[in-house]
Amino acid sequence: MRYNKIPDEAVRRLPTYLRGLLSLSEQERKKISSQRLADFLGVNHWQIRKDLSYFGGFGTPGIGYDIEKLIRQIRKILKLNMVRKAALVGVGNLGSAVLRYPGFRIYGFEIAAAFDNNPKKIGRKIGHITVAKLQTLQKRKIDLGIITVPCEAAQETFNKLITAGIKGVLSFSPCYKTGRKKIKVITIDIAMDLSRLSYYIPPSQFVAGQALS
Amino acid sequence: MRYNKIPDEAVRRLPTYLRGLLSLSEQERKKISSQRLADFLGVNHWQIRKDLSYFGGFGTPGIGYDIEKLIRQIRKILKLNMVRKAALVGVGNLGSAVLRYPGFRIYGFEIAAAFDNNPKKIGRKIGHITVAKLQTLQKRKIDLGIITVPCEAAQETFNKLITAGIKGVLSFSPCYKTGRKKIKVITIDIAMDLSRLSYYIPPSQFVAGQALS
DNA sequence: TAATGTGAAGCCTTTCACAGCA
DNA sequence: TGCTGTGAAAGGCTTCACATTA
Repeated sequence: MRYNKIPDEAVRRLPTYLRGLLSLSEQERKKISSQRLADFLGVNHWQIRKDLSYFGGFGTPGIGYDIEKLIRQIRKILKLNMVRKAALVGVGNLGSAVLRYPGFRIYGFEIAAAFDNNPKKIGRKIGHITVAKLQTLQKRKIDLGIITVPCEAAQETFNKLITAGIKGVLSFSPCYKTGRKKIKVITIDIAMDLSRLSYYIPPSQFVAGQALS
Repeated sequence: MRYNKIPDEAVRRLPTYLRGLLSLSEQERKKISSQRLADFLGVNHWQIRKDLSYFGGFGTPGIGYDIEKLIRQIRKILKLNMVRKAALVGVGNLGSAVLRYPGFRIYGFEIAAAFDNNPKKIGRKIGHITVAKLQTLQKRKIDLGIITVPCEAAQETFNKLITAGIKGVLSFSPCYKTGRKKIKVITIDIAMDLSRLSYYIPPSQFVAGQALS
């Protein structure tokens, strides 16, 4: 099992486990069973054990998992056992909000640079980061890119990031980009997720005259 | 097939198809084949046909799909064929950015109200929306909620939205919430997605002394 | 001819049940 | 006894090939 292909879905769930463990480690706990972690997170206990087993067993039968040790193991699997630097491109409303987002911290991310095309924004400080020109990215040793530019600028930004040696991109722009095969891209599309939500929720009332078609 | 269970994954892809079709409809096109739509979006043509077939066939063999008609069909499936109102709670950096986010428009969403606990923020205008107290939500006819409050406030906000009659929630707060079974919840967790990205990207260099464990 | 719609095959993921270990 | 790790079953999704239709 250990050497078989690892499901993407298992990888997707690891950060959730990590968050739960970090939260539990603050509560002066040492050991935890898959059952109790599962209850804490609202997932299934066998799912947790199965997911962890893809990467090798980290627990002790009859006892459970050592929280601190498991945190280290998951960090290592996710390659978060070192500071990982990311560059953000597009310092608009969303970009500024992401720059100030406190959630990256616990995973060991550092947004190390921010870029924008607008000359007015160059030099502005957001949090402790100074906005610079995208051209200066190449000199920095940064693996990950975060794209928060408008749709029209997405393809160009994407190309520039690839040229600058970025290996993976988290994009908030829903627009399709060619050249995706070269690097890993994860897209967050807020409007699309809201549309998906709409599917599952029958509208409470149908307002006459508001139908769009 | 038409009456079988519809995969969540197919629902997830519909908004993508809708976006592509909207984009193509601006280019004075009338018909399109699944092959060409697939190429445009960077997906497989049989996937598009299969997904659409779960909801009934909308195309014409030998011809393809009528773009305008298919747009209407998908809107109807996603229950976006009317104005859908959403309320946003938590007007911080992220909340403000989401309020100003232009992407909801094309899907027919309207962020109809914004709420915050902070008295200083009440009455402030963001875009054309005035921030109000969450207590006033109950009087409005709104189905969907968007949660952009900090982790600590997530559970309380969630409870209040359920009490106010909200049927579905898009949450940017990664924190676990009890009571999820009552309503549909979709979570966007930026840091978690970045962690997932990290897994797929070997760091370009290991900086000595920066390892966290 | 050109394209859709779909049964069936194949693949991946989740769930289950339990052997095995502390 | 209590809990992990995992083979096997069940379930769900994707891919394929092709019958069918305009």
